[in-house]
Amino acid sequence: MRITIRQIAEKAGVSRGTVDRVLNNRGKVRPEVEEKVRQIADELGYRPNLLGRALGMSKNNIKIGVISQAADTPFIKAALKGVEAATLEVENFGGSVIQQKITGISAEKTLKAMDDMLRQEVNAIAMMPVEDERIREKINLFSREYKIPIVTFNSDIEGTDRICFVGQNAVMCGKTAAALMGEFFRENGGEIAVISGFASNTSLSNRVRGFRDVMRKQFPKIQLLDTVYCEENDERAEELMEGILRRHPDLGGVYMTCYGEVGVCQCLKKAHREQDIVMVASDLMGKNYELLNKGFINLLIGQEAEGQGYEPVMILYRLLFNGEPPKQEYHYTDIVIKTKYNI
Amino acid sequence: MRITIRQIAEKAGVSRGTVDRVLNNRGKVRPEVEEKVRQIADELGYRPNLLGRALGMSKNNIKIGVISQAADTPFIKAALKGVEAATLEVENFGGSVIQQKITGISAEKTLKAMDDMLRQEVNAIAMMPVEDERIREKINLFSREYKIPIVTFNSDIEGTDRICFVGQNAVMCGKTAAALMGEFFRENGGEIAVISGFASNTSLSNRVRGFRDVMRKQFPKIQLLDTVYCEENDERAEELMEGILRRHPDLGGVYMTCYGEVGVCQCLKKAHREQDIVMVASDLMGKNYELLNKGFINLLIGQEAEGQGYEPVMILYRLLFNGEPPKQEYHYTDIVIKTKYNI
DNA sequence: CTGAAAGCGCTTACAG
DNA sequence: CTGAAAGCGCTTACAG
Repeated sequence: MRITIRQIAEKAGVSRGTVDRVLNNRGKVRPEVEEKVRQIADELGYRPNLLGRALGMSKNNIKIGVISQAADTPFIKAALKGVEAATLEVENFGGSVIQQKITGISAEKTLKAMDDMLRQEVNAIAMMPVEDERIREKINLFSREYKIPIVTFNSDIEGTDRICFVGQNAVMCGKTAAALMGEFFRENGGEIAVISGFASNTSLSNRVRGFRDVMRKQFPKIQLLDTVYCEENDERAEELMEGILRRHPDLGGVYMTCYGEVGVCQCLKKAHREQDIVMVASDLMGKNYELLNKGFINLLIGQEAEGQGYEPVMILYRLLFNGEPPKQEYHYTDIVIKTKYNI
Repeated sequence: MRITIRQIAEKAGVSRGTVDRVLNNRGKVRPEVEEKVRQIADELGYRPNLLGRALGMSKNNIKIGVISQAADTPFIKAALKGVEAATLEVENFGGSVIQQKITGISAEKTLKAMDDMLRQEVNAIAMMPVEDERIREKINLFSREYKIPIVTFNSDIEGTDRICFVGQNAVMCGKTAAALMGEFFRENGGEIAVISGFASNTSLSNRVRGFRDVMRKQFPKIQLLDTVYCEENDERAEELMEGILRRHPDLGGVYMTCYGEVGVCQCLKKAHREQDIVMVASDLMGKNYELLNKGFINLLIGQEAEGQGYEPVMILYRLLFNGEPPKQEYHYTDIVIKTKYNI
């Protein structure tokens, strides 16, 4: 059996309340007593029982708010499953989680959601921010004035007091893709197409940047075509791919940073090129697994979506419940590589 | 706030004890009362608070035994870290975990360890079995006679009543390695060496089998050399590699199923071949990360070691604590692919 | 078959 | 500054 505060209290000849005050730095204890209790706790190797603590605190009801953008898109939906998992855990420990799901991307709605969270007296907020000066100011207001700690997830916002960010390292995603694609063509070189979604999307352009960077430095024999943008739309992707094949009949591979892979595969199929063109696609969802299994996609570079929802909530809960600060400011989710054999 | 048994008890006009008896199927409740309580619980959407339950049960002290073989090898050491993590969690819930670490592989020691666990009155055992008829019999004796559920991890043993196995799917490890190595040489083909550890080790030979299988079917241009065995020894691996290079100066790649990569890299370095020979190695530990970063190893196929220790303990705990049976008989750990950019 | 009580390890007002 | 008591949600003997 592990040591309990009761045993420490008996050995120190004080009450359990006093031990609690010492061990949790609540003050109001005579220095000599404090010293003695601490020493006994050390000696006995005391480690608090989280269950007891959680149950004892469960009246307090730590309340965490979650604000998401584009809540109806596949990736965010998957991330929100992680939020649900964290919610169950937090509820078991007597806390609660409330959510505001925003459809599309909207600074106004986000500002409103934050006010709403304040009104509902949350103790902390996990949010997907929007790049907007008012959001920046409100995040700082919340964390400075109201002492509501904020964690950003999926996308980050610079110049704020948010305590940490949970999300992907998009540059490394691109580099990982390049390391593999590069090896495929290291001997003979070849032409590789790069298809992205929107030039304005930071995550996607960071993937492109990482990809180009490694290719240039590590695989000089490979020739990268100019990046084209399919707007995450399959029809557009198919058209773009047709154009590329027409201009570059010897194309060796395609790197897709985003959705649109179905359109690209459609085109490859029509041109009977699905066997010889190597395709590296992104994100582990939608039709991707099927296309991987059928051999259209050779490799998938993805990120663990659930973790992006789970971690922000748990980081805040551990902070509030245990006073445990986030381990690092940038909490990057794992970059996962899938072939059809390790799905 | 979530519904508690107290609220159900009040609404049903019975005591909390009775609600507990109904909801946990402890029997001894009049059918009408049982019916009523169940209905109210459903209606209110009752979900038990695990904290309360754990604290309430913490006198019982669920005790789980863990028996490991080859406990001083790097991979098992890493797996045992997972056991430690699970131990902390189980202890928080009022349970305990005791360990017997066996150095090397020994059926005799394992049998003794099992008897010892029985004497210490464990409620369940997670173990690395040894292929031996006496072990098989004792596992069946424990689970049938003493009702001690057993989970095997890392290696499995056929023909027993162990409730599930946690470990790698070695064949898929090999297939994953082949899918990648194959793409590297798909255009020009090439000669690939296969270096394994011991012919008698099932995991390793399954990796080889999966690798050869995919290569033969999917990449017929590639020529696989005969498998050689380095006995997981760097010096031996270096010698073997020297021999291979002498006989096959055009060698394109090496697949290593086990330790010995340091020896192989040593040889490649001396021969100034580290840049042009593609090396796919196994397991995420030891010097592997360093060799990956330096570019000696191009790709690492690994398995999450901690999970192999963590899961067996937690599966047993969830079984004993919640009556929650294992989700599947074969609980395979993820196969992880690492380049130097997604470490 | 059922209820009342004590207990798990901790926290939290409250009285002094 | 300190202690005694009540409470968190559940389980477990025990008495009837």
